[in-house]
Amino acid sequence: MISPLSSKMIRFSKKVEYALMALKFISASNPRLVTAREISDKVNIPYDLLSKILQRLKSEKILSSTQGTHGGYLLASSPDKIFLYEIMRAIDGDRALTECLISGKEGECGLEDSCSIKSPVTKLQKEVEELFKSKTISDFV
Amino acid sequence: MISPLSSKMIRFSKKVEYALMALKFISASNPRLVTAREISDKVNIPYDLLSKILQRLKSEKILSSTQGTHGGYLLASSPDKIFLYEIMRAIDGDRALTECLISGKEGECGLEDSCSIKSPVTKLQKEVEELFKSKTISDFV
DNA sequence: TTGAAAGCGGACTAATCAAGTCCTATTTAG
DNA sequence: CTAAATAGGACTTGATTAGTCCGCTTTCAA
Ligand code: SF4
Ligand code: SF4
Repeated sequence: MISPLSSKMIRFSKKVEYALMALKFISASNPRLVTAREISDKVNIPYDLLSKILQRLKSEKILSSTQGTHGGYLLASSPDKIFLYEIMRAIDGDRALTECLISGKEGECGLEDSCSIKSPVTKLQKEVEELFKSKTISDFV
Repeated sequence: MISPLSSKMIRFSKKVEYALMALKFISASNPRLVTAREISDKVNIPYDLLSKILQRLKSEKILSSTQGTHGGYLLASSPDKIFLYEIMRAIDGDRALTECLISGKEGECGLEDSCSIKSPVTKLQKEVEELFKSKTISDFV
Protein backbone atom coordinates (compact mmCIF):
# COMPACT_ATOMS: atom_id res chain seq x y z
CA MET A 1 0.00 0.00 0.00
CA ILE A 2 2.57 2.47 1.17
CA SER A 3 6.20 2.10 0.37
CA PRO A 4 7.91 0.69 3.43
CA LEU A 5 9.36 3.31 5.70
CA SER A 6 13.07 3.28 6.15
CA SER A 7 13.58 6.07 8.59
CA LYS A 8 13.67 6.05 12.33
CA MET A 9 13.93 9.16 14.27
CA ILE A 10 14.31 9.97 17.89
CA ARG A 11 14.66 6.51 19.18
CA PHE A 12 18.38 6.43 19.54
CA SER A 13 20.15 3.80 17.58
CA LYS A 14 22.86 2.01 19.48
CA LYS A 15 25.30 3.82 17.25
CA VAL A 16 24.07 7.15 18.50
CA GLU A 17 24.30 5.98 22.09
CA TYR A 18 27.84 4.81 21.47
CA ALA A 19 28.65 8.09 19.79
CA LEU A 20 27.41 10.02 22.79
CA MET A 21 29.44 7.92 25.19
CA ALA A 22 32.51 8.24 23.04
CA LEU A 23 32.12 11.98 22.66
CA LYS A 24 31.73 12.33 26.40
CA PHE A 25 34.84 10.31 26.92
CA ILE A 26 36.86 12.31 24.42
CA SER A 27 35.53 15.51 25.90
CA ALA A 28 36.57 14.44 29.37
CA SER A 29 40.08 13.63 28.15
CA ASN A 30 40.50 16.96 26.43
CA PRO A 31 42.91 17.99 25.01
CA ARG A 32 44.54 14.55 24.96
CA LEU A 33 44.42 12.55 21.74
CA VAL A 34 42.25 9.49 22.38
CA THR A 35 42.32 6.24 20.43
CA ALA A 36 39.37 4.12 19.40
CA ARG A 37 40.93 1.20 21.24
CA GLU A 38 41.05 3.12 24.49
CA ILE A 39 37.44 4.17 24.25
CA SER A 40 36.36 0.71 23.25
CA ASP A 41 38.07 -0.71 26.33
CA LYS A 42 36.97 1.89 28.84
CA VAL A 43 33.40 2.26 27.70
CA ASN A 44 32.81 -1.32 26.57
CA ILE A 45 31.83 -0.76 23.00
CA PRO A 46 32.69 -3.26 20.24
CA TYR A 47 35.86 -1.97 18.67
CA ASP A 48 34.95 -2.39 15.02
CA LEU A 49 31.63 -0.71 15.42
CA LEU A 50 33.07 2.14 17.40
CA SER A 51 35.74 2.67 14.78
CA LYS A 52 33.22 3.30 12.11
CA ILE A 53 31.25 5.61 14.34
CA LEU A 54 34.32 7.69 15.08
CA GLN A 55 35.24 7.75 11.41
CA ARG A 56 31.82 8.98 10.62
CA LEU A 57 31.96 11.69 13.24
CA LYS A 58 35.28 12.69 11.78
CA SER A 59 33.97 12.85 8.24
CA GLU A 60 31.09 14.97 9.51
CA LYS A 61 33.55 17.35 11.15
CA ILE A 62 32.45 16.62 14.67
CA LEU A 63 35.78 15.04 15.47
CA SER A 64 39.23 15.61 14.09
CA SER A 65 41.73 12.83 13.84
CA THR A 66 45.38 12.14 13.29
CA GLN A 67 46.51 8.92 11.70
CA GLY A 68 49.61 6.89 12.29
CA THR A 69 51.11 5.15 15.28
CA HIS A 70 50.28 7.76 17.84
CA GLY A 71 47.09 8.85 16.20
CA GLY A 72 43.70 9.34 17.76
CA TYR A 73 40.70 11.59 17.96
CA LEU A 74 39.91 15.02 19.29
CA LEU A 75 36.77 17.12 19.43
CA ALA A 76 36.63 19.42 16.45
CA SER A 77 34.90 22.12 18.49
CA SER A 78 34.01 22.80 22.08
CA PRO A 79 31.51 20.43 23.73
CA ASP A 80 28.84 23.07 24.06
CA LYS A 81 28.87 23.60 20.32
CA ILE A 82 28.34 19.97 19.40
CA PHE A 83 24.60 19.51 19.11
CA LEU A 84 22.74 16.28 19.65
CA TYR A 85 20.83 16.87 16.47
CA GLU A 86 24.01 17.00 14.45
CA ILE A 87 25.35 13.87 16.06
CA MET A 88 22.20 11.97 15.21
CA ARG A 89 22.27 13.25 11.70
CA ALA A 90 25.93 12.44 11.24
CA ILE A 91 25.39 8.87 12.28
CA ASP A 92 21.95 7.86 11.14
CA GLY A 93 21.46 10.32 8.30
CA ASP A 94 18.35 12.34 7.74
CA ARG A 95 15.46 11.11 9.79
CA ALA A 96 12.01 12.39 10.51
CA LEU A 97 8.74 11.43 12.10
CA THR A 98 7.39 10.43 8.71
CA GLU A 99 8.80 9.43 5.37
CA CYS A 100 7.51 12.48 3.53
CA LEU A 101 9.55 14.80 5.74
CA ILE A 102 12.88 13.28 4.85
CA SER A 103 14.73 15.25 2.25
CA GLY A 104 15.12 13.10 -0.79
CA LYS A 105 12.08 10.98 -0.06
CA GLU A 106 9.38 13.55 -0.59
CA GLY A 107 6.74 11.91 -2.69
CA GLU A 108 7.69 8.31 -2.07
CA CYS A 109 4.76 7.82 0.24
CA GLY A 110 1.87 7.56 -2.17
CA LEU A 111 -0.66 8.97 0.25
CA GLU A 112 1.00 12.32 0.19
CA ASP A 113 -1.65 14.00 -1.95
CA SER A 114 -4.58 13.02 0.17
CA CYS A 115 -2.76 12.84 3.50
CA SER A 116 -4.71 14.48 6.28
CA ILE A 117 -1.92 14.56 8.82
CA LYS A 118 1.06 15.75 6.88
CA SER A 119 0.75 19.38 7.83
CA PRO A 120 0.33 18.89 11.57
CA VAL A 121 3.11 16.33 11.57
CA THR A 122 5.38 18.83 9.87
CA LYS A 123 4.79 21.26 12.72
CA LEU A 124 5.46 18.59 15.29
CA GLN A 125 8.62 17.57 13.50
CA LYS A 126 9.92 21.10 13.88
CA GLU A 127 9.29 21.00 17.61
CA VAL A 128 11.12 17.73 17.95
CA GLU A 129 14.03 19.07 15.97
CA GLU A 130 14.17 22.14 18.16
CA LEU A 131 14.43 19.92 21.19
CA PHE A 132 17.38 18.00 19.80
CA LYS A 133 19.01 21.09 18.44
CA SER A 134 18.92 22.60 21.90
CA LYS A 135 21.04 19.84 23.45
CA THR A 136 24.79 19.60 23.26
CA ILE A 137 27.14 17.02 24.63
CA SER A 138 27.76 19.42 27.50
CA ASP A 139 24.23 18.60 28.56
CA PHE A 140 25.18 14.97 28.79
CA VAL A 141 26.84 15.29 32.12
CA MET B 1 27.68 -7.00 22.81
CA ILE B 2 24.43 -5.43 23.72
CA SER B 3 21.13 -7.21 23.42
CA PRO B 4 19.43 -6.02 20.27
CA LEU B 5 17.12 -3.14 20.81
CA SER B 6 13.51 -3.75 20.07
CA SER B 7 12.05 -0.38 20.70
CA LYS B 8 11.50 2.50 18.38
CA MET B 9 10.28 5.73 19.63
CA ILE B 10 9.27 8.96 18.05
CA ARG B 11 9.59 7.93 14.49
CA PHE B 12 5.98 7.20 13.78
CA SER B 13 5.23 3.73 12.64
CA LYS B 14 2.85 3.52 9.73
CA LYS B 15 0.34 2.12 12.17
CA VAL B 16 0.48 5.27 14.23
CA GLU B 17 0.08 7.41 11.13
CA TYR B 18 -2.92 5.35 10.11
CA ALA B 19 -4.32 5.62 13.59
CA LEU B 20 -4.05 9.38 13.50
CA MET B 21 -5.77 9.60 10.15
CA ALA B 22 -8.50 7.27 11.27
CA LEU B 23 -9.05 9.15 14.50
CA LYS B 24 -9.24 12.40 12.62
CA PHE B 25 -11.80 10.90 10.30
CA ILE B 26 -13.89 9.50 13.10
CA SER B 27 -13.64 12.76 14.95
CA ALA B 28 -14.83 14.67 11.90
CA SER B 29 -17.82 12.33 11.54
CA ASN B 30 -18.85 12.71 15.14
CA PRO B 31 -21.23 11.52 16.48
CA ARG B 32 -21.90 9.17 13.59
CA LEU B 33 -20.84 5.53 13.91
CA VAL B 34 -18.07 4.92 11.39
CA THR B 35 -17.02 1.56 9.98
CA ALA B 36 -13.53 0.34 9.29
CA ARG B 37 -14.51 -0.21 5.69
CA GLU B 38 -15.54 3.37 5.24
CA ILE B 39 -12.32 4.71 6.69
CA SER B 40 -10.28 2.27 4.67
CA ASP B 41 -11.95 3.50 1.50
CA LYS B 42 -11.89 7.20 2.20
CA VAL B 43 -8.42 7.42 3.64
CA ASN B 44 -6.77 4.71 1.55
CA ILE B 45 -5.51 2.46 4.24
CA PRO B 46 -5.32 -1.33 3.81
CA TYR B 47 -8.48 -2.68 5.35
CA ASP B 48 -7.01 -5.58 7.30
CA LEU B 49 -4.31 -3.47 8.81
CA LEU B 50 -6.70 -0.71 9.71
CA SER B 51 -9.05 -3.19 11.35
CA LYS B 52 -6.42 -4.30 13.76
CA ILE B 53 -5.45 -0.73 14.51
CA LEU B 54 -9.02 0.20 15.35
CA GLN B 55 -9.43 -2.90 17.45
CA ARG B 56 -6.34 -1.96 19.35
CA LEU B 57 -7.56 1.57 19.91
CA LYS B 58 -10.78 0.09 21.15
CA SER B 59 -9.10 -2.29 23.56
CA GLU B 60 -7.06 0.65 24.85
CA LYS B 61 -10.25 2.61 25.45
CA ILE B 62 -9.48 5.29 22.92
CA LEU B 63 -12.37 4.19 20.76
CA SER B 64 -15.65 2.52 21.58
CA SER B 65 -17.28 0.12 19.19
CA THR B 66 -20.54 -1.62 18.51
CA GLN B 67 -20.59 -4.94 16.75
CA GLY B 68 -23.13 -6.37 14.41
CA THR B 69 -24.53 -5.38 11.05
CA HIS B 70 -24.72 -1.69 11.72
CA GLY B 71 -21.72 -1.56 13.95
CA GLY B 72 -18.80 0.78 13.83
CA TYR B 73 -16.54 2.96 15.89
CA LEU B 74 -16.84 6.13 17.92
CA LEU B 75 -14.39 8.21 19.91
CA ALA B 76 -14.45 7.15 23.52
CA SER B 77 -13.77 10.70 24.67
CA SER B 78 -13.58 14.17 23.18
CA PRO B 79 -10.79 14.82 20.65
CA ASP B 80 -8.98 17.23 22.90
CA LYS B 81 -8.64 14.56 25.55
CA ILE B 82 -7.06 11.96 23.29
CA PHE B 83 -3.33 12.45 23.58
CA LEU B 84 -0.80 11.57 20.95
CA TYR B 85 1.32 9.90 23.56
CA GLU B 86 -1.50 7.53 24.45
CA ILE B 87 -2.17 6.72 20.83
CA MET B 88 1.44 5.83 20.25
CA ARG B 89 1.53 3.73 23.35
CA ALA B 90 -1.70 1.97 22.49
CA ILE B 91 -0.39 0.96 19.10
CA ASP B 92 3.32 0.38 19.45
CA GLY B 93 3.54 -0.36 23.14
CA ASP B 94 6.05 1.14 25.50
CA ARG B 95 8.85 2.87 23.72
CA ALA B 96 11.71 5.06 24.76
CA LEU B 97 14.86 6.66 23.52
CA THR B 98 16.86 3.80 24.95
CA GLU B 99 16.23 0.23 25.95
CA CYS B 100 16.91 0.79 29.63
CA LEU B 101 14.06 3.27 29.88
CA ILE B 102 11.39 0.86 28.75
CA SER B 103 9.44 -0.61 31.61
CA GLY B 104 10.07 -4.31 31.69
CA LYS B 105 13.43 -4.08 29.99
CA GLU B 106 15.40 -2.33 32.70
CA GLY B 107 18.65 -4.20 33.00
CA GLU B 108 18.58 -5.97 29.67
CA CYS B 109 21.18 -3.64 28.29
CA GLY B 110 24.32 -4.94 29.92
CA LEU B 111 26.05 -1.58 29.92
CA GLU B 112 23.60 -0.22 32.38
CA ASP B 113 25.99 -0.30 35.34
CA SER B 114 28.75 1.62 33.69
CA CYS B 115 26.63 3.67 31.32
CA SER B 116 27.67 7.28 31.23
CA ILE B 117 24.65 8.61 29.38
CA LYS B 118 21.74 6.95 31.10
CA SER B 119 20.97 9.78 33.45
CA PRO B 120 20.99 12.59 30.87
CA VAL B 121 19.02 10.43 28.47
CA THR B 122 16.43 9.88 31.16
CA LYS B 123 15.97 13.62 31.47
CA LEU B 124 15.67 14.00 27.74
CA GLN B 125 13.17 11.18 27.55
CA LYS B 126 10.96 13.10 29.95
CA GLU B 127 11.07 16.16 27.73
CA VAL B 128 10.16 14.12 24.69
CA GLU B 129 7.29 12.51 26.55
CA GLU B 130 6.03 15.90 27.64
CA LEU B 131 5.96 17.01 24.05
CA PHE B 132 3.86 14.07 22.95
CA LYS B 133 1.67 14.27 25.98
CA SER B 134 0.90 17.85 25.13
CA LYS B 135 -0.59 17.00 21.73
CA THR B 136 -4.09 15.73 21.16
CA ILE B 137 -5.87 14.78 18.00
CA SER B 138 -7.46 18.23 18.11
CA ASP B 139 -4.00 19.53 17.29
CA PHE B 140 -3.99 17.46 14.14
CA VAL B 141 -6.11 19.86 12.21
C1' DT C 1 -33.97 -18.63 10.91
C1' DT C 2 -30.70 -17.46 8.15
C1' DG C 3 -27.38 -14.65 5.83
C1' DA C 4 -24.90 -10.52 5.22
C1' DA C 5 -22.29 -6.97 7.43
C1' DA C 6 -19.82 -5.67 10.85
C1' DG C 7 -16.19 -6.21 14.76
C1' DC C 8 -12.61 -9.51 16.88
C1' DG C 9 -8.26 -11.71 16.78
C1' DG C 10 -4.48 -15.06 15.91
C1' DA C 11 -1.00 -16.81 12.63
C1' DC C 12 1.71 -15.97 9.00
C1' DT C 13 4.94 -13.78 5.25
C1' DA C 14 8.06 -10.66 2.98
C1' DA C 15 10.79 -6.78 3.07
C1' DT C 16 13.62 -3.84 5.55
C1' DC C 17 16.78 -2.34 8.98
C1' DA C 18 20.04 -2.34 12.93
C1' DA C 19 23.91 -4.28 15.02
C1' DG C 20 27.83 -6.34 14.72
C1' DT C 21 31.82 -8.71 12.22
C1' DC C 22 35.57 -9.21 9.02
C1' DC C 23 38.99 -8.00 6.03
C1' DT C 24 42.03 -5.13 3.63
C1' DA C 25 44.07 -0.70 2.81
C1' DT C 26 46.80 3.59 4.28
C1' DT C 27 49.36 6.49 7.40
C1' DT C 28 53.15 7.42 10.49
C1' DA C 29 56.35 7.23 14.58
C1' DG C 30 60.29 4.78 16.12
C1' DC D 1 60.22 -2.09 8.16
C1' DT D 2 57.03 -2.93 11.36
C1' DA D 3 53.73 -2.08 14.82
C1' DA D 4 49.90 0.82 15.96
C1' DA D 5 46.74 3.62 14.50
C1' DT D 6 42.90 5.57 11.28
C1' DA D 7 40.02 4.57 7.01
C1' DG D 8 36.43 2.19 4.86
C1' DG D 9 33.93 -1.42 2.15
C1' DA D 10 31.41 -5.99 2.25
C1' DC D 11 28.98 -9.04 4.66
C1' DT D 12 25.94 -11.77 8.21
C1' DT D 13 22.53 -12.20 11.47
C1' DG D 14 18.53 -11.28 13.98
C1' DA D 15 14.70 -8.34 14.95
C1' DT D 16 11.11 -5.44 13.51
C1' DT D 17 7.61 -3.56 10.43
C1' DA D 18 4.08 -3.63 7.27
C1' DG D 19 0.91 -6.15 5.42
C1' DT D 20 -2.02 -10.47 4.49
C1' DC D 21 -5.02 -14.35 5.42
C1' DC D 22 -8.37 -16.91 7.53
C1' DG D 23 -11.76 -18.17 10.70
C1' DC D 24 -14.80 -16.63 14.69
C1' DT D 25 -18.55 -13.87 16.93
C1' DT D 26 -22.20 -10.43 17.15
C1' DT D 27 -26.24 -8.21 15.41
C1' DC D 28 -29.86 -6.84 12.42
C1' DA D 29 -33.34 -7.45 9.08
C1' DA D 30 -35.57 -9.91 5.44
S1 SF4 E 1 2.42 11.77 6.83
FE1 SF4 E 1 0.99 11.36 5.25
S2 SF4 E 1 2.21 11.83 3.53
FE2 SF4 E 1 3.71 11.88 5.10
S3 SF4 E 1 4.38 9.81 5.03
FE3 SF4 E 1 2.80 9.66 6.51
S4 SF4 E 1 1.13 9.19 5.20
FE4 SF4 E 1 2.65 9.70 3.73
S1 SF4 F 1 22.10 1.83 29.83
FE1 SF4 F 1 23.16 3.26 28.58
S2 SF4 F 1 23.61 1.97 26.90
FE2 SF4 F 1 22.24 0.72 27.97
S3 SF4 F 1 20.37 1.34 27.05
FE3 SF4 F 1 20.46 2.72 28.72
S4 SF4 F 1 21.48 4.36 27.79
FE4 SF4 F 1 21.72 2.84 26.25
